[in-house]
Amino acid sequence: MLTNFSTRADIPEGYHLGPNMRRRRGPAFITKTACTECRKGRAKCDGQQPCARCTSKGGLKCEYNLSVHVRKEEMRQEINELRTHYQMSEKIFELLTSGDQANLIVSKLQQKEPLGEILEQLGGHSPAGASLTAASSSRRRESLRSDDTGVAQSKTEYLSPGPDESEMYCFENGSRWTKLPLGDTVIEHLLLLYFCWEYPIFSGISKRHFVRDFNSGHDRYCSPLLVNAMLAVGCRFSDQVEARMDPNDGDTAGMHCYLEAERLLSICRGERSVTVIQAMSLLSTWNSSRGDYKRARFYAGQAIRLAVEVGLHLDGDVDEVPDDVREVRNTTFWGVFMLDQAWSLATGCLPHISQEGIWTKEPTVFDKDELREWIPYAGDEIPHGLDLRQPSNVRAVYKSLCGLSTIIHSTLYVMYADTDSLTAREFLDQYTRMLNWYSTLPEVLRLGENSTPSVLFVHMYYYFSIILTFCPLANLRFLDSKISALEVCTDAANAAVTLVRSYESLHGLRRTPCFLPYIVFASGIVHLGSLDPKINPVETMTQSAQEVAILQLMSLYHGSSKRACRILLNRALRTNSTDANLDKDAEEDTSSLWKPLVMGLIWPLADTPRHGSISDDPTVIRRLSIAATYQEKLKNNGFERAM
DNA sequence: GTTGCAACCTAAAACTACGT
DNA sequence: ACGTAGTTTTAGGTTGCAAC
Repeated sequence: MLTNFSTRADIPEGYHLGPNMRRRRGPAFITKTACTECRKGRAKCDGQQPCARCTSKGGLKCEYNLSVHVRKEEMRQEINELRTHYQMSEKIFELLTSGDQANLIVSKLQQKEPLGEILEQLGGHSPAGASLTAASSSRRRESLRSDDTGVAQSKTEYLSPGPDESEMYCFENGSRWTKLPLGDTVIEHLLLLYFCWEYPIFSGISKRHFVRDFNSGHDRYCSPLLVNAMLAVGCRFSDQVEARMDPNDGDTAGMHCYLEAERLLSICRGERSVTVIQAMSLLSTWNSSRGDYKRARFYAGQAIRLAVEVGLHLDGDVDEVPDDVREVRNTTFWGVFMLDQAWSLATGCLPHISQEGIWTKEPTVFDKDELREWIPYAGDEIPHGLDLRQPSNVRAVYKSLCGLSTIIHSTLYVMYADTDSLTAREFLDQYTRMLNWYSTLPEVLRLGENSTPSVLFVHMYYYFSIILTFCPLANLRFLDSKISALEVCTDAANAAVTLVRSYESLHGLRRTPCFLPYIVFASGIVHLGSLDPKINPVETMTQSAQEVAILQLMSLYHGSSKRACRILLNRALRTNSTDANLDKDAEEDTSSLWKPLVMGLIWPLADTPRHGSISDDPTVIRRLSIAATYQEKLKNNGFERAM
């Protein structure tokens, strides 16, 4: 091998000799990519453009092909694109063979519409995604490998590949994310509960990003703080003893995880990351389930403030932000935005985002989450008799709640920015927007089409927002409209309770979204306030008994429900007995949280209150004085007193 | 100029040491 | 026993020396 080097001294720099005097090349001599001509002649190429060899050969065409590593990367991308395309094709075939909208699909295929768009227009029917087993998933991969047609597919509108379908339901090595002595199985159980029953509502979490980082151990979209907060919420849905801090006390469900999350939050004070914001919204959710609405409101407020400080509300206009990052930031912002509107609505306060606030566009990405099936998960419990598997439609739910929250946002400004200048016209315009929103709900969210907890929640939350919007005006009439605020409230309360009953018959009341007790409570208050017990004692009791019964059932798992139940009973007793033993704490609860209800129904805007004597209440005095002073103004603004 | 094959590169899989 | 991080091995590829 040393034929060209007669002595060791002849060996040029960069070469070294192996143990048996074989020539070895130093790394400096290897050109990373040789040109096509040098490759053809297996000759040394210096990597220049043109290279010395091509020049010396009289100007050969010196070209460089992509290196194998670049080509590998391209191939990986192509595999992912093919995989996505394959799954979508399968879904289309499934829909075609089921006969469901077959003609429509064929006509769209003939028009050469991309598969992704067709599926989106069809409302994101689920592929067999959720029920995919690891084996079938690997079979899919195998069949992809063996399919060597090499047909380049057009790019879909999906973002970069997330976890596989089966992996979206798999949470591995969870114990690395928490110091609590919970096993991986328990952690997975709690996370599955969270994602099944609470996740689509106000969460602000991009599941696929979270799952990917959770399983791979990366801390970009997952963190111990976020996981512990999520576990705390998951515990509210679990009956396992590990879910409780005190195994004998159901009220302590998730308390250990919550305390751990608060400890981690105190350590990372000042950290401004998406996971901190997401964790705060979960801590708010946990507190709302528990009934500590002051803390719930506090964390919701902290989350939206931090989101604005970090600039999550501005990402829609920043082109250089990668799609993945933008998606997570958008989702997070809208999650905390929705949460803030919910609490502002309940408490009758202005939201934390300014009236003309410019914020990021609603997420428009067609995400595979939409296609996944929703399967009721309850751990070891024997599943409900009905087969409730159906498309999750989480993105449709999310987008619809975003839309409704935007309307609520502007409605809150109309109502509370300057109460003196509230006009009937402005108010009814907002109401019209709400009605339009409801009438243009996507097909897949219509009642009867889909009955997942989150879809039912969309409807219930709509009626809740109607109640909370109209309640403050329950004592007024609109001069130029036949609409009665009290009637609208009562109808909305009836509809909300009917929906809760449907929820109960489909899913039971063991696992309900943490905000549900608040909706039931608002309906109960409306029923109590809208009926005069002296005139309709039986009807009053019957109506309110419905809400009390629902709240009692939920009170085993939601502390908020227990409190709400107490307040309703307290008010029901008051309306039916002059010497009822009143619960002062309950009264305080109502007046501090439920300002809109207090303003309109509980303490009516009349000189003599309808329900008992509470004229010494400072709220009433203030309202009465406002009423007297602004009687004329009311008329100018399009209202009149209803009583 | 052609071409066998050693040298080399990179990614992924398998292995190993170590801490809990 | 288990998970993690670092190391080694393996597989699949390219480069380019040197014999022909």
